[in-house]
Amino acid sequence: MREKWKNNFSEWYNEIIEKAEILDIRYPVKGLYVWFPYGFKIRKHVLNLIRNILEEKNHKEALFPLLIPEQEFSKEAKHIKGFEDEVYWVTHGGLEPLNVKLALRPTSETAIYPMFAVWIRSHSDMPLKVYQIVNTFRYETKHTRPLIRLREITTFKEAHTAHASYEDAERQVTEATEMYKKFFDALGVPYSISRRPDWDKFPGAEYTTAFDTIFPDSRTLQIATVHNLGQNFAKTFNVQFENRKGEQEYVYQTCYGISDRVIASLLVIHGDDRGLCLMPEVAPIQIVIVPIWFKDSERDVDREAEKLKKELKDLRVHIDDRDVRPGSKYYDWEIKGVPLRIEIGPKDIEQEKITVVRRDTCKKQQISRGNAARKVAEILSSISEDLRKRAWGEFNEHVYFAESLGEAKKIISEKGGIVKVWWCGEEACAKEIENEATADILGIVNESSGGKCVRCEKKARSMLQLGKAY
RNA sequence: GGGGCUGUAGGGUAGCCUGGUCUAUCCUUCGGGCUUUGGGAGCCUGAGACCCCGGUUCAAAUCCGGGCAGCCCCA
Repeated sequence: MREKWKNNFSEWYNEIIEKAEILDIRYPVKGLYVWFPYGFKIRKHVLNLIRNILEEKNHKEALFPLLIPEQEFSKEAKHIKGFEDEVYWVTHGGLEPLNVKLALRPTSETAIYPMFAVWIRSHSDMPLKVYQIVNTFRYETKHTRPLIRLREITTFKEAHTAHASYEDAERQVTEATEMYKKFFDALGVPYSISRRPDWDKFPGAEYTTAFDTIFPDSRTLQIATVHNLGQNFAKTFNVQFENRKGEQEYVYQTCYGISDRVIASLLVIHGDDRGLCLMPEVAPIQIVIVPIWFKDSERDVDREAEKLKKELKDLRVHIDDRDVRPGSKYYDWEIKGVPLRIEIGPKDIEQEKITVVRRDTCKKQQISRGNAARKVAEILSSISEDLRKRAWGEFNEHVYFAESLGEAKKIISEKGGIVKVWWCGEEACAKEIENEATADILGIVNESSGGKCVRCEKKARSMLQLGKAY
């Protein structure tokens, strides 16, 4: 059931992205893809989910321009340094060279914060919490991949906040982390949270926290980041406020974002050899009804299907009335991951039942027609729950602890996943560990009961999480 | 960053090495028709392709150069 999904993941992924009509990968520019309507619907439901979570915590949606003038973009030295290799520049208007080059945002700090400087006057303007859902551009030179490594990120959900104190910004980081947990939990996507090492944090940030998940090929994928920006950007963009004492002070900022990768992860995590298995929460079609026609009973079957659809009006139901054989429809909807299929044929009608097939287990059962609506809703929620449970189970099986560097290396090469090792806190040791284990450092987690650094054997202060990252 | 490989209908391919009956193969897909429908039915009929630019040649899908796009391996 999950042989190809696991053992031939790359092939599975490319095939499913296209066959399930998520993205059309034939667009003739490297790293840019087209959203099919079906995939776009999934995207829409995911966006609704994150919108609701953000709005619940008083974030206001706004929209900032795609183009950023070079002066603004270049103000923050570390920031520009972090992105200089991967920025697209608009250099001409028609045939005229532009006086000021315009960057296609690789991220929006430098578009947003000059406006924050205008908007914020006093402590009563804060906390200021805005977000936007936009496309961003990065000139990726190597291996682009649909939804995973893109030149145009089409769905960057970025939030930016400003606060009157460092403590308040810290609280915001916690709130952001909690919101993202809730979001990924709703999607049944498991994650591990850790702090990025200092030398590898978001350019311009005080520190960065990252969410990582594990793919079927045992590689890890970073799916969200939360940054505490301190006053770094505030100083650069002169974002000041009058504090309670009547003095001018720089604001304290945070920002956090989730890219298209969340879609990739939710498609991948729950998939199997037959295709997708969508969480009912985000499935464009939650239930597909396949009428089973025989010569004399077509009318009855169609009438019954329509009637059932009306009863299920709170759910997203589709009747597949195409003139092809039922088996062929089953395959189609399994690839597309519709969580529940209902078959209605003459036998069902005769017995006052319907036949239902769960996508996650592919088990077929008959339920009574009478309380179908209630029963179907129950099955859908148990699908959500089971998918979530299975995903976390698999995730936890791929998180390891290694006593030594050698062991870490062995696990990374043989099993993949996430490997935790004790670490003294020295950058030199971390780099060496990364090299030796042939893995990437995903982040640092604090653990109280200290062991010894796997490299220098000094007392460890925390643990490194290692993995082969996408 | 370094190296290797590939590009033929919507998808997958044969042909390329050895240029010419290529009017380009087969499977799938798609349209029309008949028939059928509880796990990808069948038959008839039709549609659809040599990545782009340049070069060599009497002649290029085939050989050469460049561009674009994709895949794989190593760091």
